[in-house]
Amino acid sequence: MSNFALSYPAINSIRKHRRLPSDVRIEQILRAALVEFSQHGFSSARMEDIAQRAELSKGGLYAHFKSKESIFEALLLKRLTPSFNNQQWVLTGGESLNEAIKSFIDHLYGQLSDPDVIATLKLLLTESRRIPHLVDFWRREIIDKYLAEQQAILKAAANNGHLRHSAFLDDAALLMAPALYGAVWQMIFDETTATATVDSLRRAHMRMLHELLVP
Amino acid sequence: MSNFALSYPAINSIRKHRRLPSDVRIEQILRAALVEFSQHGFSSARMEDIAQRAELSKGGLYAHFKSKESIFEALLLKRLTPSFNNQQWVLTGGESLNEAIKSFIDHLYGQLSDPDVIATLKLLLTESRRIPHLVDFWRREIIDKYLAEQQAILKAAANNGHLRHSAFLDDAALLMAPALYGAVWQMIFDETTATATVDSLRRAHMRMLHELLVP
Amino acid sequence: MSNFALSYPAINSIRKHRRLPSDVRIEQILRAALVEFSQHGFSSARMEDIAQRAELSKGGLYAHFKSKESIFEALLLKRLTPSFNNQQWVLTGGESLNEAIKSFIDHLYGQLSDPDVIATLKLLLTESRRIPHLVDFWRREIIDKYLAEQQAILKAAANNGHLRHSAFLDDAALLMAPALYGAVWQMIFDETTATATVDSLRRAHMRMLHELLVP
Amino acid sequence: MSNFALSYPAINSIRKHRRLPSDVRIEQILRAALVEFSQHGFSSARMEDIAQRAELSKGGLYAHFKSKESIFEALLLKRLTPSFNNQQWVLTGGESLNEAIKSFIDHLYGQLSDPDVIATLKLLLTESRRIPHLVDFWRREIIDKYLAEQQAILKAAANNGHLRHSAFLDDAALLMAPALYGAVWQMIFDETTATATVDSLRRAHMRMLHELLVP
DNA sequence: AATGAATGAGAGTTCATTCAT
DNA sequence: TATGAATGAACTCTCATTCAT
Repeated sequence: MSNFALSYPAINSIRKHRRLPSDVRIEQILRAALVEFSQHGFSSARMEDIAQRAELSKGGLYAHFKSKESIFEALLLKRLTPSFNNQQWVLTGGESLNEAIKSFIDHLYGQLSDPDVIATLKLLLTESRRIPHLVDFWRREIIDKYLAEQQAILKAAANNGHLRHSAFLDDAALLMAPALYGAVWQMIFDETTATATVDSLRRAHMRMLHELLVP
Repeated sequence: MSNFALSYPAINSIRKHRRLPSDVRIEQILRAALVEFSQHGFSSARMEDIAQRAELSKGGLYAHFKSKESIFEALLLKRLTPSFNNQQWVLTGGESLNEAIKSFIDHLYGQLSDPDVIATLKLLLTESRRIPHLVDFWRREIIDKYLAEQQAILKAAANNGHLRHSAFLDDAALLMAPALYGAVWQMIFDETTATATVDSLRRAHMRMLHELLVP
Repeated sequence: MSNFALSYPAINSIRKHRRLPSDVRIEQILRAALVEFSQHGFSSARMEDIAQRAELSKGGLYAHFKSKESIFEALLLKRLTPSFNNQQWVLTGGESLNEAIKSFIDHLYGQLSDPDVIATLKLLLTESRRIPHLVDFWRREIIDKYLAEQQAILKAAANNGHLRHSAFLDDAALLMAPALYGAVWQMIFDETTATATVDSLRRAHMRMLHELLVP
Repeated sequence: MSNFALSYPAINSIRKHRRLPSDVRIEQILRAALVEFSQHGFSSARMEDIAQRAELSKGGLYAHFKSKESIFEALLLKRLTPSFNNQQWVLTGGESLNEAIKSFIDHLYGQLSDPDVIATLKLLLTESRRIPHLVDFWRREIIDKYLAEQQAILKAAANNGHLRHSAFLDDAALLMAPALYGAVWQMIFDETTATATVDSLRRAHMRMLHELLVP
């Protein structure tokens, strides 16, 4: 079981008390929590399982979080706050529209293929009632601002004649709707099925943007 | 709750043994279950609450279903099987494209405003792991067939010159993606917020279809 | 199941209300109860199963017995009262000791091979606490009297020189102890195992009686 | 119930979390389980009562056993495995037959007066269906071996002329049958009644062994 | 900071019994 | 009499949380 032969200070291998820096533990716990919560939902997820996945004992969780609920909040706070604004789709004068569309699609579907993003989105759907303040914050500060920004960029570009005055200018959500469709598919279906759907969608999505955006 | 105004013999309201035909009770139970399951998720939903909502004792549920799980399955079996194919969007030669688009959008967003549809969809997202056989059936027999049918209709119409050869011909899911976006919004946000988003989306969605479909 | 094919009015086969004379029903129920009780014990036996075995509905039982307990009592009352005294081992002057011993053993082990007797005995062991009055009655009126009678017969025969003054004269229970041993084996072990033990026991038992009884 | 007189530090009696080493608790639980199971049978015994008797909360049981069934199995495994072979009746050349018989009877009826042995035996009768593997093991490894050993000893002694070639040589079970009869009586009847029967039986039993064994 | 035995408040389920039909 | 839907109490088991170590 333990490999005494290899590790010199053999005592270390035995002790169960593995004391870690708090922030490292918290990171471990939240990672574990994301998996368990998104796999089973908030109330079906068991502290026992989260603990095990974080390589900790059940009681040990309570040294870092005061309750299951507080783990959940910390998790969504972390994952909802700094995500989408990493890099956005910006039309600069220099690059061609084709390249811009491609980079947008790449970015969008790149997010989609990140299991953590899907998992977070699923939690949001399932458990949004549990964290209304966070959901509200997320919508106002992240989503709405992102969409408004997108819309402004699109309108400016359209006014400059770089792209057509299309329906996308009315509601930038249209731009991303197919990608969300793909995300939903990934939540519901197994990987093979979902991947096929997403691939087809991605190609059609790109073609649609071309049709609607080229001036 | 009890409607004294309608039912004359008030004595009925008092007696505890309210015996109902099995199929009526089953209907009641499933109606109650849809509300409770979609509101709290499978495992947080309590048999006690389902029973109360179905005006029954907790134990009484077990005269009709052998377990919580079996209620869940019966519910999704019922709601997944005969739903979407009620009436679909068909382009007949006679009607104009404008009217066809309008009727499609009306139908799509009409479904969206039905809380039962949203509730079912939410359950599907949340708990699909619980009923893989049903989910599989639903995708193959309902969704895929519907999409294929749509695509065939669109292609025929395009070949006849009634509409443009657009990206929609590549993947009919594009047609409905914005509506699903709206559905997801309804699952996450409160009614006021969601309604505003959906309304905006609906108008932009219709305009988008026009732009992409008129020949 | 029912053999209506033979009786003319075929409509009878359909109706569920099969009204039977009360005593026949009671007989059916007690027969079913003996099986279920001795197989699962009093509290694990289910009214549902007793009813089914008696070809009756659960509620129907209550037309004949007011409770589970009362079925149990009726069952043991019936089976404890008139049983053992059917025919006993009596040494008449005419028959030889060998024949008497053989007939005794045959009778004893004949009872043992009756599953109903084993079942009743098992119930007695398991659930005697539930029916102290019956158990008491059974011991005083059936068992003690039978043993006393046996002892009297043995003593008389010994005094007449027909058999030896053995330990059996001190306690007639010794006579039957090996058979009870066999009965216990039948309660605990499967049929094959028990039968082998009982057969061996029976032969040794008979030989023992010869050794101890022949003058 | 609580023994203030004996345990000095009364504070111990108050605190709720009385943490014990796992093996001690398991011992306590099994002791409690034997009482409850043999008193009420497996299915009538309540986890609540077992817990209370083991001075533990209901849920606490599940830290040590995963189910009621597993407590039952552990109990019978423990009680069936190492019991009978403590000390057996061995005829050595040195001691007289009278002394050997006396020590055998003492040992046999000594076991009989141990309530735990009676309780286990009762459980075996009542619930043997629940643990066929254990019952099978017990018969093959404990009972059959013990009987075979007894028989071998008897035969050797008979060949040496130390005792008579009696029916006991055919089946050593005959030796113990009256004691089992006594055990059965203790299961069925109240203590006073049973004790009287057992005492009588014991004397007759000893006399019977003398009659059959002295060469 | 960490463990895991222990608690206690439910949860789902079973089932003897009742009662409208 | 008979049925089976319905009740309600009791049961086993689960699990977030606490606490002695």
